[in-house]
Amino acid sequence: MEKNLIYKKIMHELQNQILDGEYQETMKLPDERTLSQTFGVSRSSIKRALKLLADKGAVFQKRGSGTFINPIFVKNDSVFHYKNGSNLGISDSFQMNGQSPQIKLLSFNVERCPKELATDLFIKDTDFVYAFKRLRSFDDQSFMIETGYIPIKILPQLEEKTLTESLFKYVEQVKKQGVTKSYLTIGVSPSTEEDRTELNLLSTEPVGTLSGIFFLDDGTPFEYSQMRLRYDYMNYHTFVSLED
Amino acid sequence: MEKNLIYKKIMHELQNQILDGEYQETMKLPDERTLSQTFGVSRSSIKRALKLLADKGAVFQKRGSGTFINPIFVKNDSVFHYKNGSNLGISDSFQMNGQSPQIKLLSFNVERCPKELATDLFIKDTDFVYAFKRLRSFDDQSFMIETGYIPIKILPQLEEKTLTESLFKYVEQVKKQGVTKSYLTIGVSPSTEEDRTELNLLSTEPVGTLSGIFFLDDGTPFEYSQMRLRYDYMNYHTFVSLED
DNA sequence: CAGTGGTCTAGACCACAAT
DNA sequence: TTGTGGTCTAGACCACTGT
Repeated sequence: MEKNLIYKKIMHELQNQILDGEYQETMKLPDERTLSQTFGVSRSSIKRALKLLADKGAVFQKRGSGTFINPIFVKNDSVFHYKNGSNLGISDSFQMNGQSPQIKLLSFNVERCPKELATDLFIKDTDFVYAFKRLRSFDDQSFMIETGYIPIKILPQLEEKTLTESLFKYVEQVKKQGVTKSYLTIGVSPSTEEDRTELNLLSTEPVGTLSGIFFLDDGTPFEYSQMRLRYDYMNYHTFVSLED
Repeated sequence: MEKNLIYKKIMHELQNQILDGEYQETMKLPDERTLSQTFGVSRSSIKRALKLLADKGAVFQKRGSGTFINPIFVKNDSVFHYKNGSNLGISDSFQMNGQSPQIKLLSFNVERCPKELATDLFIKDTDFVYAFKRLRSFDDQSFMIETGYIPIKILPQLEEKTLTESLFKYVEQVKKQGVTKSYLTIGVSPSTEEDRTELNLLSTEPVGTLSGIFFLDDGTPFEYSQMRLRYDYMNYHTFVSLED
């Protein structure tokens, strides 16, 4: 499934070179025109590859002086060390060591869409949605309660047992589109009684909340989801680059 | 200080048209070649403008069929509604209504750099840093404790009173560079005794934590900062787009 | 001044969607 | 087949840095 895009291939190649310490002398990449010759591609493609690296905080580009490697991206004793090909997104928050957690289905119903979600899911509040609650655990430790809503017309064939597996993989198979985009809101909350029961928490122990809308690649809102995580499992890493 | 970049100007123009409901009939922008003619610029510049809009979740681009407006970006009854020109970054987390909160300096010292921060700040642990603690409040309600570390060699002239004002603005003046990039980690924690005292919290009420490194535009690590926020003030909005 | 990254252009060609 | 966005190229020119 590897795409054959020049700029992505070059991005990965440069990234590997960087992580391998190829440029640790100068902590600087060759200039764009030289890279263009070395790789035998246009300067535009090089710029595109470098932009990807800059967007994930691997390098800083400075006009008039060059493209510099971010030491933090390379050092592996940094809290912010690069992991799993991407330090952006929510997967880090609840996928440990690349292994998938177990899923227990707590409830599963079809009901009218809650009013406050209708506009965000781009349906009417008279339309129906699957409403479900799932519990994720890892090595007998429950760490997340997820409450989800999916318009039935998006997945008319959804069965109960699918919800005990990876929903996103199922969607990708059925809809032949990925789920790569989402609006997310991250917050904090004291634990409710349900939290304490399901996640085995004390009353002084809180949860992190992660709620948002997930989109199919074509922009269709696919799911509204609210996740409550044990505070000690909540860790969201991101590289932020403000524009304007 | 408005830059005169074509692609940014067009991005803003299209964004305003979208928010003004100019395309609400079709929820679709004109195709790129048409936009190119309309604005009298190359198609590449249009693509660049559209990419910016796609990156902030305003539109979805779909090969073979067009560029579609994300209804959630326009509807103002959505939780995820666009605000203040950017819904990315930490400013939303602690700047209410565009007003700056008050700042009280709790402590201010010069000391050796804590060992675990030295590599991330790209200095030696024998180097000195300013170490300070600040309390932010808004209308007599304290909502954030910030613990910060800044290498003295970055800001040799830093004075105590500067820390009761906006640090970033001061830095931009002195260094003539912005602070637009950062690695951030978002987490959750039960409140400590200090949290409860300073932020006026009960023992069952938690804090959100926001810690990370802030960089100058040239990539120099400028500050390590740890922020603890009242849970009810913690709200981080972001649009995530996974690559690869 | 030479070297570097940033912007912008004009155009070829490709991949996918709709009809 | 037509129309759409995606990729890639070659090159001009600009803005900034460092010598």
